[in-house]
Amino acid sequence: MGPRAGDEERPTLEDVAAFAGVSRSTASRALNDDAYVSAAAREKVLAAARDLGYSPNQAARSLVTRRTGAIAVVLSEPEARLLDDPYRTAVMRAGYRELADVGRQMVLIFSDTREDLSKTVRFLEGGHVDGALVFAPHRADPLPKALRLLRIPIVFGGQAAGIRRGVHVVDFDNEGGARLAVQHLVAAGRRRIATIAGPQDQSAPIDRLAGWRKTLLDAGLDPAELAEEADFTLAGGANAMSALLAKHPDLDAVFVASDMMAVGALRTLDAAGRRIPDDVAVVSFDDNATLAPAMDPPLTSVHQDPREQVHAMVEILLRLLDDQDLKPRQHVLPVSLAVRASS
Amino acid sequence: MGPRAGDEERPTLEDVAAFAGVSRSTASRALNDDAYVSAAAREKVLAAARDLGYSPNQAARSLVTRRTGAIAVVLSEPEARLLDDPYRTAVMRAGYRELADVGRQMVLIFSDTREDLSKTVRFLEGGHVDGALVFAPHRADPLPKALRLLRIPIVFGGQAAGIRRGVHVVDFDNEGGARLAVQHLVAAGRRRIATIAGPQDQSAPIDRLAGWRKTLLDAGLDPAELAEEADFTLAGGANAMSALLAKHPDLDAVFVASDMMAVGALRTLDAAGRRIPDDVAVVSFDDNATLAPAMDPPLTSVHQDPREQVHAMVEILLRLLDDQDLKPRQHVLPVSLAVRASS
DNA sequence: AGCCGATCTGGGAGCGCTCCCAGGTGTGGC
DNA sequence: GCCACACCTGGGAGCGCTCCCAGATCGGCT
Repeated sequence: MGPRAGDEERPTLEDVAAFAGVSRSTASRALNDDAYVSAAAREKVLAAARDLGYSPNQAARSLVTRRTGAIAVVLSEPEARLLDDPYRTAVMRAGYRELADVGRQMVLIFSDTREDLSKTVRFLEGGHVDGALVFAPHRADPLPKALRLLRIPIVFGGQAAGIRRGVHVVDFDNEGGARLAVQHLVAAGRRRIATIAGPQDQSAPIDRLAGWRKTLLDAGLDPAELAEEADFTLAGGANAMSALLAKHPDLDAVFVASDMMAVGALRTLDAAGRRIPDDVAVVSFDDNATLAPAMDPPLTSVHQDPREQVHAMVEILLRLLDDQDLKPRQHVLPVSLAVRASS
Repeated sequence: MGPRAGDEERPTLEDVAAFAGVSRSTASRALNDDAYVSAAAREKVLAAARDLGYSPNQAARSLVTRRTGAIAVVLSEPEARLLDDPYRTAVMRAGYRELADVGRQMVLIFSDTREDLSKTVRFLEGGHVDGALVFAPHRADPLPKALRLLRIPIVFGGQAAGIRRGVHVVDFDNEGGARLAVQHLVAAGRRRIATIAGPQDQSAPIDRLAGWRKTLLDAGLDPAELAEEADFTLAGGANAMSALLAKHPDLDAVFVASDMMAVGALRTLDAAGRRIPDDVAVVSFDDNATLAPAMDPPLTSVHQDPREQVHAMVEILLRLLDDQDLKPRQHVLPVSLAVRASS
């Protein structure tokens, strides 16, 4: 009683077992690499599965195992900001690769608005995924605290807003990166080193600003008044650069807290007739693969590898998955400086 | 893989029903907005669900409904290429939004290598998703033909390699876009209009090249020798521009088949001392929100909205989901020209 | 009154899988 | 010869949900 041609029914485990002449249990064991299956039975089952084009029903499987094999990657950021932030894009791609490499499926979640918050929480509660990697950079974001109460394992990328301890965090050394950038400028003989800082409602930009300030002081230079805050956008960077030039026409270098803002700064400097790097050296942060080398001149930038960050996060999450009691800690990843023509 | 240790029991539908003092069936009906539930019962059930923090087990639900609520977005392209292609990024984000708006979850699939092909097919077969949106631009890509045999509904974004009819396709008017670009240049008085074409193993770049050629002929201009092929990358665009300048130092405009290649062309033109747009006008294709306005000068570009494309694809897929016999056809979306300072 | 259809309810079956347990077979040790 | 102990197998139970069906209730008609 072979399946009729054009039969729409997908074969089930029972079909495979019958075809192979064994029981459902044995077929299951063979397909799942369990112990205690004879080589003969295993081979018959695998052949049957191949012949019938069998693929297990995931819903049925995860109904009983209570595991889905999927991991959520949550990006909590206004949509408009996301559109302007190539770093997040890189995180998404890295997440996909890293999870695929360990046989997991990535499920992407954008959580912008307040109403998304409850949707996100419900989704993560709903048993769709086994765990989550969460990026929620904004200090006022209520998401991290809400997620903390959930039963599923979570690893944060960057500081978790409003939470000091008790969570797993993988962050970059933002302050150290800023230090690298400024030291590079100092070593090149620059003395009037300004900065365009990122939004001070996020810890990464805060740390970068702090690194800039401390390094200047260590070098015996005066940071006073040489900082301008912007919003990580191109236009914001351009405006901040105008403001800096107006206040300090004699500046000879600028450390910009993101590649995108650096593009805006470049535009302003060019319009003001400043040559780069001759008159003003520019160093930025992110080292985005698409943007930084594409500029004119190519940007010197603090390199942080999203793949590396996500890799570490996945590793921790997997350990968490079979050992709930893993002691939470903060991991800080090192950054480096990619030197190009802008400095 | 049993339940994790220390896992608190999640409430089931049965719990909610008991708490509300009704049967499991009635609770199910109330939560699913079925007809034939009294207002009183419905309210008791909803209150109980809220109080207990109930969220339905998706695995159990889709085991019986044979629907997962998830839609795959498949991007078939080498990883390295993806990294350089901001348009794909925009597609991903648009896919998420459009699917979320209709209550579906996006599951992202990258299908680069040959081994990914069978993994992708197996995944789509595995009942993880209800349907798929597929982007497979390369003519030699075996994926579309393989997917065609599957039982799940599929809509292609752009031409499906090697398939002429019988599939659902949403494409942009690539030839018309090229026509817009070249007409714009002709109207501005340009007479030596070159082009940097994209890879001629994909139909979109082929159509763009054809549009350029036809429009020149229509305007009584000679396209001969004024075309150079490149690979959609920045470096490729820069090299192609060098080649064009070498062969035709007198060219006064160039139509570039992507924003990224246009960035490279800009770089080359600048190095060669050509002023833009005074000496050479530049028009590109894609109008990427991150890239095109960020250039110096900002790029005039043929605008194609990924969101619009994905929106149309989702609409078709949803109709396909409850009407398998929807007649396949090719939808062509119009494009427009975003005029900026480079032309 | 009586009846019929519309409205509402609860229980049973079953989706396809994994796990547990009872039982069967073979091998070696006393 | 018998027991102990591996190895291997099949059937039953049940995960949490939706759907079907039978039955109960309540009008509004004739």
